[in-house]
Amino acid sequence: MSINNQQSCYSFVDLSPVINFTSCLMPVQTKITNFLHGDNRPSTLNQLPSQNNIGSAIFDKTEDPKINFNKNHYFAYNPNLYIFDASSHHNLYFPHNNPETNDFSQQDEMNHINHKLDSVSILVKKDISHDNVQQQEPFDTEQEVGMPKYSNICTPPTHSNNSDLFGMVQIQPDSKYLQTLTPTQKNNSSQYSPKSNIPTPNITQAISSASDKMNQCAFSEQQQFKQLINNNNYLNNNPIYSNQNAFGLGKQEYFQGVNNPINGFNSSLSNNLQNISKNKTHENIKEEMKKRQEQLNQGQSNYQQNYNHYKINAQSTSSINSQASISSTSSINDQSISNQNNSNNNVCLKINYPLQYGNSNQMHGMVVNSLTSSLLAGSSSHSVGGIYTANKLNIPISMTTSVNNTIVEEKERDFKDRNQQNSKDSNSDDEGYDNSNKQAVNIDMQEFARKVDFCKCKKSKCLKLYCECFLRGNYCNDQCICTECGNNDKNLEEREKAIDEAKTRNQDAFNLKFQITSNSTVTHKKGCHCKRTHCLKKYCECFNAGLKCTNNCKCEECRNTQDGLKTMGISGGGTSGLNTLIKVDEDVNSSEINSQMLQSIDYQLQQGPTERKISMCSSTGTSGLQNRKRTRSEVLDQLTSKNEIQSLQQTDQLEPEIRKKKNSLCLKQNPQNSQVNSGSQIKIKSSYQPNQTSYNSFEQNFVYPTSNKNGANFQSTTVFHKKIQS
DNA sequence: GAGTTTGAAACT
DNA sequence: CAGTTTCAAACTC
Repeated sequence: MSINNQQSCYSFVDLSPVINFTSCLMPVQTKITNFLHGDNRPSTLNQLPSQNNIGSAIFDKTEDPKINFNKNHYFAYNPNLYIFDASSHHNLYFPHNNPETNDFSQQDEMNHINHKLDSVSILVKKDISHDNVQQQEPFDTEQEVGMPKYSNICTPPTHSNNSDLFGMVQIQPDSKYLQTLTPTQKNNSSQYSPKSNIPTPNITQAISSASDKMNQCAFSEQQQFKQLINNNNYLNNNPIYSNQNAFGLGKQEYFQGVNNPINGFNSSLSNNLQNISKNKTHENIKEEMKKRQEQLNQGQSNYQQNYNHYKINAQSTSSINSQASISSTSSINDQSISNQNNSNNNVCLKINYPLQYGNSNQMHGMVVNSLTSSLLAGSSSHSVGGIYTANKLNIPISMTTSVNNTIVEEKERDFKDRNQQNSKDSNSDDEGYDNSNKQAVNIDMQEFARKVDFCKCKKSKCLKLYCECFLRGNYCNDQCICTECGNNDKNLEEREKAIDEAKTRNQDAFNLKFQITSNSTVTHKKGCHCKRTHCLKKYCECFNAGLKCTNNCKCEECRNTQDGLKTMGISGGGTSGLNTLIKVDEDVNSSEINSQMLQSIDYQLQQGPTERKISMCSSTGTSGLQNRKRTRSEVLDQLTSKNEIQSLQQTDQLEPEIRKKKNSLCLKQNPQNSQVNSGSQIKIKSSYQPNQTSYNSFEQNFVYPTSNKNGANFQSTTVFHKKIQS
């Protein structure tokens, strides 16, 4: 039972402008970025890539030793990614270079990447669409053993009514551009030749084309899904779904072997739980758990024997952890690389790269304003594009999660020297961003803060700081309806005097009241003194600026604090993106988070001064810790006292207690998820205009193996939903 | 649109 | 520095 994949929509797109966001290519990306924009940029590189001109970037390893990756600089194996040399059509990276063995060794990769790289291009495939009906997707031929092609293991979006899913573009190799290599060819990258001429990339056209095709086939595929489900009781037979929860437990248990179909479903966790619940004594519980553990071990053993070719580069699913982030962050630990040499069939490469991109205050997904927000150099993190925050200062609350002092200084200098920094902002696509090789964001705080249009002063003659025009250093203008205005060029003497007086009273009278702290957050310098409004009205200068009150404030009964808020952001693995403040209460669930996230995203999108055409989600990485629900066994383990369990049993409270604790979230280590997820993907939505679109659902998680042969990478994907507004 | 509330700025 | 007044915006009706 398989779906005809021939309907999949491929199109070829040059995504090199956004390779900066491809977390899958972390080291390569960094190399490229540094190469193109770094201090050691070779003189031969006379033209930087741009939205319309990527191919001209000369990228020749022979002239830049930095591009010679040493053995510790592998880039991640990624079956979805396909890089080729656009000028010579030499394929540089063959995810499936040998279909017979699926062998893709590190050396292969090295050979490829060391090959002359004139430009980087990526093939994208538009993913299938989904409607808002809970749907399950089929096994394909190879997945009849139980590996789903796709599995949605997350709660369905809460705002899915009347929405249609963004078509997602998934980077995948197109087989027609791939070739099977002979051993000779493998050993000599210069002999590579393309199967066919690769068309000139045109991202707009390609995405548009992919979108059209996608729409054409989506309905058909969905019909097939539904039919499949109806005919085959798909849900019940899918080991993934049998124990699914929103945190990937099903997946986890499956790969522990518990639900491995090799062992039969009798060993499934659910059955074990049923057995456990029927046996009320502590001893029986222990015994059952021991049995279960044995089964699990056996299943795991069987699994390893029979599925050795699967490298479970499982990615932790998007989750909400204690820091209220929606996403796992990329992190590489020792476990991540422990298996890298275990199998030739698995290319679980070590990524020797500082994947310390933050502190989990990230979530999947990123909104970029344009593909041209590309290739900003960043030493420790990816640059981000299209950051539009909800605070009125329009300052990215947290540009990256690994901002260092240098960057902060850059930002501060930016707004201090606002008049000296504006040349590159004329390009609307790059508005607000320094396009130089500095990472600093060229957010002109002062300029923005001076944006008020007019005043209505009656008694101050507009020569007191009461007048916002005056306060912001502006003359009053045509729109002002002030009385006896002295704040104009016909009253310079008195105005200067007023300015001096104001400065005498307060040296910083005309300076921006806000600052960027070392946390890369924006705060009010002096703080507010609100008494009655809990700092939740615009009377409060902090609140009015969209900022939280701080210790600098002397307000009373303040509710505008960080306590009730946690920073959340958008990221793919390693990427940093839109960070915003989301109110997070205790025991908040993902739906609520999503809802608030959505609102914020929606708002921020609306605030965006430019028309963004592309939304992009990237995901990768895995983390040792993730938040999931406790298992029953874990709950029982916590009830260590036999008396305690018996006591609960006698009052019929055991089951409720277990249910209660089982449903509570906790950080749990999922060992399988600790491996490096080397694969990744970029999801690119075809063009949209945020002015006409609001997002009524933000996050949905799909986890699916991106390769059904080897190096099966499980990916979680953030999916945007949009609501078409008529 | 009129009246009230608010907290920063101005003043004492 | 502390208390009071002024002020224009925020807010309410």
